[in-house]
Amino acid sequence: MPVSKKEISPCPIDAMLSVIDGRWKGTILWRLSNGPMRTSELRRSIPEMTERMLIRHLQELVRDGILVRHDERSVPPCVRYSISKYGWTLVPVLETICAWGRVHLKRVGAGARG
Amino acid sequence: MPVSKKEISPCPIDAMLSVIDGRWKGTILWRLSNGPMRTSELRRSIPEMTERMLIRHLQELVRDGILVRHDERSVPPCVRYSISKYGWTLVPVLETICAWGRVHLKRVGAGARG
DNA sequence: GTTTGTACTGACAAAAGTGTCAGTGAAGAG
DNA sequence: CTCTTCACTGACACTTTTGTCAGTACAAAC
Repeated sequence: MPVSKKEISPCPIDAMLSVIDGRWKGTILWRLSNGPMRTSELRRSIPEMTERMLIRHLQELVRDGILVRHDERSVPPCVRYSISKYGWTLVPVLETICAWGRVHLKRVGAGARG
Repeated sequence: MPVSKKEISPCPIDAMLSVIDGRWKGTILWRLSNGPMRTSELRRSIPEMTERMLIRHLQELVRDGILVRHDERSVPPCVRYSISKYGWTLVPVLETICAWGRVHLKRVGAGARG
């Protein structure tokens, strides 16, 4: 029976990964950890990412309670995203992940094994 | 330019996630953290997973230096997998991820938001 | 009055990941 | 002689994720 990882899995690791997994989510969170940003600012700060993907990931992160969307309800629209209180609990985890990733990149670069 | 996440990304978060990302890798690592196991033991311990996926994930984990493959070169074959010295550096990271995941599951279960 | 910028949506195509199925070779059980 | 076990491989279908493209409303700039 094919089971999508995105379904609510009872495995805590899967649950966590389903929140940050997505081609650009790590990067988005990284940018926002320096403070709130507008949609277009975020987009310009990650040029390789398309607007479509940005918005899809933002919506998922909002749905998961990690980000908050502030809409000024003005014309032209002005929307700002920031990390929620709950989202901040995720940041130290990302830092742990990042620290290991840095070591791994060095290792891969050095061509080590074992 | 479509860029696969599996390519060597200079982002440490992506680098780390590319190692543990895969439908069953977390579970496999979890099982092996209790000690080495044979291929068929692993397979039986995770019944929802197919043999094909097990082997594909094992090979990736070996390639990334996380697991070690011990082949008894006997007939019938007997292959054991264990977490490498390097792989053990990953385990505390997985524990951090797991801890957050547990909190998240509770939160999702409770239907909280914000 | 055409263009630019804002924050989106919908339809669709391409790519990546996962699952299904059949088959390998040699030994042991029945 | 057939069936099972072991650890795998290859071909292929299906699902999910990512990317592309066009289009929305409205205002200010030119």
